[in-house]
Amino acid sequence: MARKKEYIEEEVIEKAMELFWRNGYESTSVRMLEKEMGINQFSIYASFGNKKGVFIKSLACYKAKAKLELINKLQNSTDGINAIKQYFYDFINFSKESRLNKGCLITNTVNELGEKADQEIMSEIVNFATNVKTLFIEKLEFDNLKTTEIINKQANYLMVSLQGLSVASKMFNQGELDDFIENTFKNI
Amino acid sequence: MARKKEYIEEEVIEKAMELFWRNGYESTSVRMLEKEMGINQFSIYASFGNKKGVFIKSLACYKAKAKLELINKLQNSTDGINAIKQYFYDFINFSKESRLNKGCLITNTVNELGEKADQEIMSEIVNFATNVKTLFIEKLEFDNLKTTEIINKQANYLMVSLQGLSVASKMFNQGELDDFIENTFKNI
DNA sequence: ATTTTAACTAAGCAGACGCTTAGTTATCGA
DNA sequence: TCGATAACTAAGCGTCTGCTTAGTTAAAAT
Repeated sequence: MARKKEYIEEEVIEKAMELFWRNGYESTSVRMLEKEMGINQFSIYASFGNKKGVFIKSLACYKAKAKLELINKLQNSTDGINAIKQYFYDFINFSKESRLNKGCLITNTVNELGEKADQEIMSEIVNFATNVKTLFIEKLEFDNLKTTEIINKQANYLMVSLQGLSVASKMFNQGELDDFIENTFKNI
Repeated sequence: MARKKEYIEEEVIEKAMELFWRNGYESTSVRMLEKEMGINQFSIYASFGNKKGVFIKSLACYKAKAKLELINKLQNSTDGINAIKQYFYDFINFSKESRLNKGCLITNTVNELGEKADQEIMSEIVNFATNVKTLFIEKLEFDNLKTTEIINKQANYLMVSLQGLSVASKMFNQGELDDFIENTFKNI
C-alpha cells in the first residue's frame, strides 16, 4: 500500500535516550536528535509527535535497559539486603561514562525539571521510583525481625541514598562513592 | 565625571541567583534575567560580561546566603555530630519553595552540567563542597575516639547523603525526608 | 502497468537565544 | 555653564529553537 519505514523506532529511540541521558532534556535539541538518531526531523515528528514524545519513549527505553542490565539481577537475588548493596555498586557501572558518570536518567530529570515537569513525564518518573522502592521493600523483608514500619522507613532512606549516589557519581571518585555505600549499609 | 549606576550589583545579583536556583543555568535566559534583575541587557553585560559572569557572581551570592543562614550555625555549634544532623534539617527549610524544594544550587549545577561544566564554574563548586566537608570533619572530630581515616570516610558519606537530600527534596515529602535523615545519622 | 498511499528530502516558519551597538541622558570636574 | 564621560534605552545582529510544509520517492494493491 505504501512505502516502508527505513528505520526501527526502538533502535533510534535508544540513541535518543543516550543523548538525553548525557545532556538532559532542555539541552538536547531536535537537530542533535536528528543527527544522533540518523533520521530526518520529519520522521521524528511523524513517529513521536514532538520532542516530549521522543523523551517519553526514551524514558521507557531507559526503564527497559535498566531492568535488563540492573534491576532483574536485584529482583532475582535471594541475598536480602546485600542484594540492594550490590545494586548500588552495579548502578555505578551502569551509569559509567568515561572517567565520571552520567547519573540516573530519572534522577537527572527530576533534578532538571523539578515540580514544573510535565504531568506525563512526572508520572513515568514516579512509576519508576515506585518499582524500585517496592523491590527494596521485598529484599528488606528477607529479615523477618523487621516491622513493616521499619522496612518502609529504611526503603525511603535507601531511595534518597540512591539519588545521592546518582548526583555524586558525577563529581566524586570511586573511593568516595565506596565510602558512601559502605556507610549506607552499615546498620541496615 | 559621569553618570551613576541606577542599581546596586549585589542587589540585582541576588535576584539573578534566585532565578538560576529555581530554573537551572541553561533554562534561565538573559531576557528572563533582564526582567527579574530589573535592568537592561546592556547593564547586565556592562556589569558582568556575559551570562556565565552573572552565574559566577550568583554562585558567590548563594555561598554568602548559605553561610549566613545555614553554615554559620553549623560552624558555631559545639554539638558535634548532632550539629550536622541539624544542618540537614535546616537545609530543607533553606531550600524550601512552596510545597516542594528547589534543592541546593551547587548540587543542581553539578547535576545539570556534570563534567562538561566550565572550569571556572567547576572550581567554585569544588570550593564550596570542600568548605562543607571541612566543617563536617571538624564536627566529627568532637568524638575523639574516631581515627582520621574513619572521620574522612564518614565525611564522604555525609557529603553524598546531602546531595541525595537535595535532589530528593524536589519530589519526596517531609516524612520521607525525615526517614532519610534519621536513618543517615544512625550509621554514624 | 498504473494508482494509491505513506515515508522520505529539504527548505523554511516564527520566535527565542546570547550578545552588540548606535544614539540619548544624567552626572561629574573645570 | 559647559564639555567629558559613563550609564542608560531600544533596536537589531546572526544563530539556534521546536515544528511544519511543499514536493519527491518507493512500495503495496488493483
